[in-house]
Amino acid sequence: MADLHKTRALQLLHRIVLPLDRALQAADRQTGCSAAQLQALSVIHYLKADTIGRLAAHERISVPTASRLVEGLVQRGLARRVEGRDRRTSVLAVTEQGLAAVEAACAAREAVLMDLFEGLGEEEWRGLRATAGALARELGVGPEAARADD
Amino acid sequence: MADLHKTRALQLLHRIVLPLDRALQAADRQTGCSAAQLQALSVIHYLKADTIGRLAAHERISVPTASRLVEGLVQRGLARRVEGRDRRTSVLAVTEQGLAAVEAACAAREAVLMDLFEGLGEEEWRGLRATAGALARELGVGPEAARADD
DNA sequence: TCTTTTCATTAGCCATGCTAATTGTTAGCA
DNA sequence: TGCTAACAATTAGCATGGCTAATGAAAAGA
Repeated sequence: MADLHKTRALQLLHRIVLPLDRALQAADRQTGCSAAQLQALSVIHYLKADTIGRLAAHERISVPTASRLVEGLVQRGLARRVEGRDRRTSVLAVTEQGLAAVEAACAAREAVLMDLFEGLGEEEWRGLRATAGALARELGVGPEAARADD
Repeated sequence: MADLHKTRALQLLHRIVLPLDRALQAADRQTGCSAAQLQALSVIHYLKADTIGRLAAHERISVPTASRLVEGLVQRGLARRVEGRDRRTSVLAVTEQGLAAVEAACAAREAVLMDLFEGLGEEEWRGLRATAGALARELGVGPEAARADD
């Protein structure tokens, strides 16, 4: 496919991200679990990215950002630090409450999107699913990436 | 299409937004024009959302947030306030420099995505384009929404 | 043992969401 | 005319989440 066609697709895509993010933020405000926290919990739990460093690497964020993120999760009781052999690091684990928060946050986020995309047609829903799957794969995102990752 | 299929699509989609946003933020840091600013400039210019209130309404953000966003644009010389009849409002306009910034920011953002999605196949690129178009339409996003909007 | 490397935290910057309260202007009506 | 109500925007203040630079503390290696 010509690069021009790809560029056209990306022109559309990059403008979509901000409004989607804003809409999802609204959902997150209801559940009290932000996108970054939700994603961190998922990655810690499903992908066993159980140290600050691994979390930062997988999420492609800086170590200090990951550190602060986890600090927030621990304070909210969504994650806890387990001591390991190396006392420079602490192994992370998601709590029961954390798992419940992930469930709730995902449901709320999906509900917001469902409302937002009422106008999509049958064919477009199928396309969305296929495309979302492809992008998730490229980005290494989601619980199902557990097997394909690392 | 069954709701379950839609839910599956949305499960994938909502997890994609954060990593995409982070990747685009990196591009924005290079150009010095953030996603919110870029979008605001586009909307002011192409959609004639030329007051704080209209900008906030179209972007679905609060009026104070829009106000501060525009303040930043003006300070950077990307937009300016033109006095109108009603002295409670000022009409907004994008400067030459602002238009150039939009161009540069879009190019940088598209380049980042192009790298990110190297692994997509032909068919997936076609799907992405169609899907992105549909979502952009639903979200009322992009210059081409000018005719379909308001 | 002493130095270097590694992992994480702290401090501090900036942007962008929000709500509540304030300011300033216009419009409406007695 | 002049008071009041409605409206548009700003200011103030809170929270989150990116970043870099500097610091601490533990492990590894010479």
